[in-house]
Amino acid sequence: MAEAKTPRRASYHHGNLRDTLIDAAIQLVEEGGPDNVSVREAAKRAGVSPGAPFRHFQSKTALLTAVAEQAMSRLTEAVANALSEVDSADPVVAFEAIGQGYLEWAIANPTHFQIISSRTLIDFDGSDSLRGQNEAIRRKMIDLLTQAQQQGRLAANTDFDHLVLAARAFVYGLARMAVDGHFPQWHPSEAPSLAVRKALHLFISRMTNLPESKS
Amino acid sequence: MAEAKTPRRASYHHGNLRDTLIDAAIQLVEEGGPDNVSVREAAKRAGVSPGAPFRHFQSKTALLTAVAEQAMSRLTEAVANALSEVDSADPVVAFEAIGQGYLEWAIANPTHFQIISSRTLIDFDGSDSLRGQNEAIRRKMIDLLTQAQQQGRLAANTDFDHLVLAARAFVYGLARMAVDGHFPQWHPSEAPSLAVRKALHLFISRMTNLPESKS
DNA sequence: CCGGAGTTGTAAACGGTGATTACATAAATT
DNA sequence: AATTTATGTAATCACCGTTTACAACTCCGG
Repeated sequence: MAEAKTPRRASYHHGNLRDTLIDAAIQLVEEGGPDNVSVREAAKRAGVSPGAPFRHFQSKTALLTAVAEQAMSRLTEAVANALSEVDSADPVVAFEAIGQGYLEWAIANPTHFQIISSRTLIDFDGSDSLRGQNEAIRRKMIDLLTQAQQQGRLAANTDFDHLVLAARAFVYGLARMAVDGHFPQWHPSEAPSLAVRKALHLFISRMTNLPESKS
Repeated sequence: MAEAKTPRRASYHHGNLRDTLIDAAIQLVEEGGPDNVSVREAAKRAGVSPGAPFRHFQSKTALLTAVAEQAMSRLTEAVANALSEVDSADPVVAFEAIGQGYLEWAIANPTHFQIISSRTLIDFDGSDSLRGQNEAIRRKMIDLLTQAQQQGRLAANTDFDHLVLAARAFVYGLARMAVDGHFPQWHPSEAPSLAVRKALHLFISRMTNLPESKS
């Protein structure tokens, strides 16, 4: 029994340390939130010395940014799924679907959502992936609202840009309330996710008109 | 010149270390956000040894909670001022005023707002002051919406609780967007604070009806 | 197939952090 | 005045992100 401690790798080189570190960081995030992540602990779990991670990530921020990129991909996927599952030509219905998909994912993955939306833990502006995916979701949302406007579903005097801002703020606010723990005790009988769904519906129904009936 | 370094105090005891530490922490928050605060640096600025703060605060969290309590008082004051400056019996107008006061303060004091709304930096639930003031603002808001409802300013089929949730989420979302830096480049010509004001007005005008004309 | 060059790991260290402990001193109380 | 209590210091602990000098492996041109 010369080797009591499990040698996590046979050779001097790890082989796939970068991905292993990201996985370890993800695990740490899920265990105790963003604050629970330390480069040293991630290194330990990867079976590697404390300095090794810095061969693959310039800083802790860079590591967390990689975690954020993965999380953002899952968010994008969740939103795309929500959109594909609602087969309606109605842009307002589609808009509600992506809002709901977004919120559902945020509530189901609060710690990851915290990382994604942080501008101090990660280098958002420095990641083409993050900016791109974020922009893609935002553009999709604007597309749908534009369609709604063209179909006369918005009140005539509605300033479009401020409506977009309002919609973003509303969804973001609900997500952050849930994630930040601002949902103390809602009605005992109603789950927060249901309340969020209803609030979203209320918002959208007040911001839009009923579809024009076809002649 | 036996005393080159300015002795910040004449006696062994500081006299008012607790408040001095809070002030130092506030200064650090304003200089570089919540992450810029360290107990040691606060102690250094108070002219005291690194261990001294722990005679007055059980933990760093406790120190930041004290900072949050002060900040929350200023927020409450700002909201109260906004409310008093609008002398209208219309509950919807009053509601918009407190929303605006809240948002204005958050945008003007982003780092303090970050601390107030965090549940990891501070012990929100453990502070009667924080919970009380938060509850007071929320109750005031609910009061105004209740009045609005009694005056028939809400659509008949509006679920009241979800309207409250929607309003909270909307205002909180705008505040956090600003504070978290999710306001990249708005229209070059329109300041974010103005955009926020307009979005708030849009939200409220869609959620409420025009006042009933008398007779 | 060999030998240098580049890659990726280690070990050790630096300065910083929150927090605790044993001890010293000033203030308050009896 | 004596003693208890409050409040400071000094030293120390464990942890952190990051850097540096060095060692081991991989890979590629001769």
